[in-house]
Amino acid sequence: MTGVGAEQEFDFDFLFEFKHSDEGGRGEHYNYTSSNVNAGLPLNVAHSSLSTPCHGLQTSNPVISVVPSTNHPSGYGGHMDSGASEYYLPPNIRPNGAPALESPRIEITSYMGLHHNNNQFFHDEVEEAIPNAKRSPSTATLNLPNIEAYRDPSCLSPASSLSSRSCNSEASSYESNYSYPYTSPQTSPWQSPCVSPKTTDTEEGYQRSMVACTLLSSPRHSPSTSPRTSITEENWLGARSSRPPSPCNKRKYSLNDRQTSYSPHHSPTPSPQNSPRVSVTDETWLGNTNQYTSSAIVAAINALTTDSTIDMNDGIPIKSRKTAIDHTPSMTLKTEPAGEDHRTISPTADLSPEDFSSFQHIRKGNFCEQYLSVPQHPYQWAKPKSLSPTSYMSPSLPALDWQLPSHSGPYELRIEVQPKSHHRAHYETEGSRGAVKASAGGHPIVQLHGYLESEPLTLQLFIGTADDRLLRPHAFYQVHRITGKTVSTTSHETILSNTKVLEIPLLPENNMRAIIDCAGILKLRNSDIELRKGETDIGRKNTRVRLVFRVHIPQANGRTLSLQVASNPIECSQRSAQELPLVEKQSTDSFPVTGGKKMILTGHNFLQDSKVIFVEKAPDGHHVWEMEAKTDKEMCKPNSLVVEIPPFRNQRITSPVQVNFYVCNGKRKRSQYQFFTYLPANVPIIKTEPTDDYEPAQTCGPMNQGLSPLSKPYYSQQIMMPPDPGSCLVAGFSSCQQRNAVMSPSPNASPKLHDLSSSPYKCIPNPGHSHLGLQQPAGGVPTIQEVPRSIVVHPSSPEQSSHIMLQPQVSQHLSSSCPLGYQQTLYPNSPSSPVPSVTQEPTYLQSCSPTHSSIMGQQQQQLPKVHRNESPTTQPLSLPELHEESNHNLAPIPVTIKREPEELDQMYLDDVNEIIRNDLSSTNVHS
DNA sequence: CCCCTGGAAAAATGC
DNA sequence: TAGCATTTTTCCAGG
Repeated sequence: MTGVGAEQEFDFDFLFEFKHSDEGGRGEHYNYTSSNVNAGLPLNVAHSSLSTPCHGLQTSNPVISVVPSTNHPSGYGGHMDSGASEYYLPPNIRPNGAPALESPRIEITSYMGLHHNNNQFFHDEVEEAIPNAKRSPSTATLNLPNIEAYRDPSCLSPASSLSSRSCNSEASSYESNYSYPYTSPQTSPWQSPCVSPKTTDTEEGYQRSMVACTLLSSPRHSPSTSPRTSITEENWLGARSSRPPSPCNKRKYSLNDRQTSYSPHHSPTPSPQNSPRVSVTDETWLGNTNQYTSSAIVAAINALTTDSTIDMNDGIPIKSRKTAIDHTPSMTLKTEPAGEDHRTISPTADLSPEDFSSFQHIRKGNFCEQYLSVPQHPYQWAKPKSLSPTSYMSPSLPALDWQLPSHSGPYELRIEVQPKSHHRAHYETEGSRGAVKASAGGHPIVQLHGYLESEPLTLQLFIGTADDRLLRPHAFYQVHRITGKTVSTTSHETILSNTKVLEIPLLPENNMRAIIDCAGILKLRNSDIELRKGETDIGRKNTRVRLVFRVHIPQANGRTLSLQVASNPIECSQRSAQELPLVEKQSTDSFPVTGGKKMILTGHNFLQDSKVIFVEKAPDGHHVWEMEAKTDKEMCKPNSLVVEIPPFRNQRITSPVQVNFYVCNGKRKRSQYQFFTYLPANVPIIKTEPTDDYEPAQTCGPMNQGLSPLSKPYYSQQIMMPPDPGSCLVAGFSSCQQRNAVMSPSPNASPKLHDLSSSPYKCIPNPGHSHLGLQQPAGGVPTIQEVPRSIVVHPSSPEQSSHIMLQPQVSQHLSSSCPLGYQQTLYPNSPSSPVPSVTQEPTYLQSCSPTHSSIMGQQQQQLPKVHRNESPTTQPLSLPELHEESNHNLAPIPVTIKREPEELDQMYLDDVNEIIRNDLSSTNVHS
């Protein structure tokens, strides 16, 4: 509760919280959100299922994507210029802005079902029939919902700051909507970040948001209380058993279990339930397009919304969740900030399903989210009201899942002091475990360089993923605001698209430097998040996060330049932190193929028995070469390990070859993959990057940042490579992707993260790119930065519109980062891109298919997969190249492109491949 | 009294 | 399906 201020009540629309007290006194809360308002939105439930099916479909269906968008950044996009929105509006989208829900997935039902239980609206019929507990939705899935399995994270958890509870942020696009209210305007860097809508836009956005807020505010209050409770409790109670089951992806459990109770825990902290990810997810699952689309859509919606909140309803997805806790005993619905309606208010209480529905609609309508299916809860979180002048969110900022560069022009956002590699996150049921600390003591420090204005800015902080996929808000973790005597930095929480965002002032008098001693990390229960409608990521073993910092710098031209930088990965699980070896640093990033040099690894949990395995992976992820390096056991210390670089299998390489290595303490105790580059025997060191594709990864360096910060080494390597735009371009992309793959901790290797959600290397090559553009850019290529509002916005916009939009986006992002290359390359791949390249389609498909979880990620993954697939079919390009080079060192093949992902999940791969094949067959033809 | 933590037991899941 | 191994989540207790 610390920080928060009040969590306030913000109940967001969907949430319904219940609380009942346990003996213990703790009240348990259940929050239900229905986020979804619309039946239309099927989101997720389907996801899982979708993915598969989708694939095939995907391509074709843009629609789907549209829907999803919810998450997205709609905010940004949304706000963005209205104009933009126009552009983007996907066909699907309804006039209102609401997406056309076409989404194929029926799954929706499930949600509905869920909702029902919850009260939700959806199916009246159903609900009626069913009391609460169980209704089974038509679909199996349906059941779940009720259960609440989902709890919304949004719930507030008392614990942390209010904000936390509020969680529902919508990080992505949406957020803006909500958040705005809080923030103070002036400062606002927000204005329009990337997107930056013009002032006007912004303003609009603002207004909207404001409006919404107002609306919301009122509504919330009341309604909830009573009704909900009853409902909720009953329902839930019945079902639940002790814990909510966690579904890993929706696990097998049927709803029942889940429903069970999720949690009564009162978790103090609010969880952002809404899965931060949601955004991602939603989007994601839609497919690539979605992503864009979603954002775009969102944006559009937002625009629309402003005016017409109501309309939205249609589109809005429905989903209910229960949140667990809210502090308040009363169960209120939480409305979104935006305006929920009065109606909304009441709903809580009783809940006739219908009512709920209406509520939802209403509420949803306001926000973009509505559109998004996923979003559901968005509002749950209470919004903090913080006031910090500094922050006020502007409507148009880029969605949290967009990739942004860390530097642009004279500006550079840099993490001067990295956080410790381990930080045990706290559950809602626990008290805070304090702020994230720096490894050397103290706290992380972030500074914006190159900013000479006198106007303070706002630094945003949210918890992002640390897997190989594109950086995006982490669905299972939320930033937790820490306040107290020991905290010197003021902060304010807001929720964007289900993602809690901490806003910290960056003051000129402090040299635009901020000590991050106010940020803790909240862990949301896997079961709660996985049940979310659009969530595709799996929580199990997905315990690494990164602190993601963003700053939005107003430009003279009215635009806003948005920069983003992500910290090194932070292991958040107690067990993992205690047992898994972790490499924080390596004394050498590259060495001639002859090997023999001693390399010192610094990190944690090294044992005398620790083994260091060097691995060369083929694009498809399989290991081409594995070699156990010799370690000096006598020199081994818990925090350092000395290994002798083994000779590379091919002593004749002509260009650098990037490989990976990891530390293994036993069967399932492996570190993330680290990167290492073998240099041609005679070559001095240097990295330039020659090889193109092959090494692309390296080249991409910059890109990576965003992606996998983890391996510093990598970075360094990468860094080595000049980020030439040009060079980066294609190669970069691909490389990046590859890298990602590579860098990524290895899915395989470190199964944990990877396995689960992360997908292996999903680098989404091209298609992804577009996405990437969004996301990737983040790390990588700073260049761009500016996200011109319009442009940026667009990106977010739904994919569908996608192509067009994407390109722009891509171009910018990418371009900025790697201008040429990307564009060219990307385009091809990217859905948007005209290029027929196989990839593209696949991309779409992929995106759709896989889990939404992280759409991006998926996409990425998919892409890679695709590539692979493609490669087989289409070409030898990457594969050959890779093989050759890697294997033989032979001259690299000229081609480029595709790089892949190494390790995709095979599952995915298979699926993807099939899809791709199908597509390819067609695509190939084109090409 | 509250916040942080470190440890662990208990509960879930995965194999 | 039973049983064991892993992970996750909830509890406890001390500073």
